[in-house]
Amino acid sequence: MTLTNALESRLGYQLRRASAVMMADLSRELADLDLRPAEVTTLLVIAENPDCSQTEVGQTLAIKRANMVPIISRLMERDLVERRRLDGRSHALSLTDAGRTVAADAQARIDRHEARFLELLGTKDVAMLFRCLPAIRAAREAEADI
Amino acid sequence: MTLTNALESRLGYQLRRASAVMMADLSRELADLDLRPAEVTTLLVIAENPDCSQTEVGQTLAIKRANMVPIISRLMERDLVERRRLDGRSHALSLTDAGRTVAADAQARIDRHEARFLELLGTKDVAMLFRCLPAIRAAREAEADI
DNA sequence: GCCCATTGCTATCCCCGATAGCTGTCCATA
DNA sequence: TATGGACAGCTATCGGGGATAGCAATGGGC
Repeated sequence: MTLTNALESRLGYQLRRASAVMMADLSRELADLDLRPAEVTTLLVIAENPDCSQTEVGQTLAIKRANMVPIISRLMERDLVERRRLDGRSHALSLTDAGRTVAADAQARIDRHEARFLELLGTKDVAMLFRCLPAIRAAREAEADI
Repeated sequence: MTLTNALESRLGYQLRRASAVMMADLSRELADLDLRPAEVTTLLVIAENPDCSQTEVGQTLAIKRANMVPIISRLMERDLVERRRLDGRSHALSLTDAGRTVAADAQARIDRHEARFLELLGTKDVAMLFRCLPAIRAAREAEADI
């Protein structure tokens, strides 16, 4: 690591590296739930929004419709999520009792995970991050559809 | 997008989403170079550090030795990078003339890409990001080896 | 009633990263 | 000086996440 690296002064690079570190930590924290991060976030969104549809979850989490399919399938196989036909096209998603239990567990794990990182930062910095990061995200609203 | 999403108040989630947006933008900007982001960053690190080794680049960019191999191979196939045997184990990497040209082009593209996002943020916010993001990254130094 | 948008889905691709384990080389030291 | 361990590069393979193209069935507006 004796090399110079001008990328260190690039926002995109820093975001990517920092995000990768947190993702790796999250994965470790979630490891023995046997759920991927994307499955957990899906579970939590459904927990918050009973009777939502698959595409709504996808829009919320920026996951394409096509990529939602295996996520929901796996959550249903595991009996964490169930769905009820709404009309010929859409389903209303909700958690099973087991799903609620796992969701609560996952929440606790995410809390611990987040706490580990938040304690490194001042409250002012944290506030700034929660202002800046969504601003960065919003930059793309004008172009992409997701 | 009418759903509530408690993940919005999670640092890891915000980092991931913001990073994804910037990566997508970068990919578009680099598209007609026909180089993946990982290849471009490798190219730039070699440009800055002539005669560095493959594992050094990997350590700098947090890319495992095994995953550096196809990156370097492709850069050499494209005649952007050349290497000279140092001893029986290691090579000294450097850019070809073509590599220098492409690296300069890539730099310009990254500059434009970065500028698009930096202009959304105040200089104070940017300074804070360049303080906080490395701090988040450093949180893992005690555990992982990379 | 018809056309178009929407929902869920299949199939397939790409990028990035991780792991395990191999070969050949070097270097320290016993 | 012989040897064991560290190191560089490499192979093979897996996993996670995301993208695209296109299909079938359905719903709703005109």
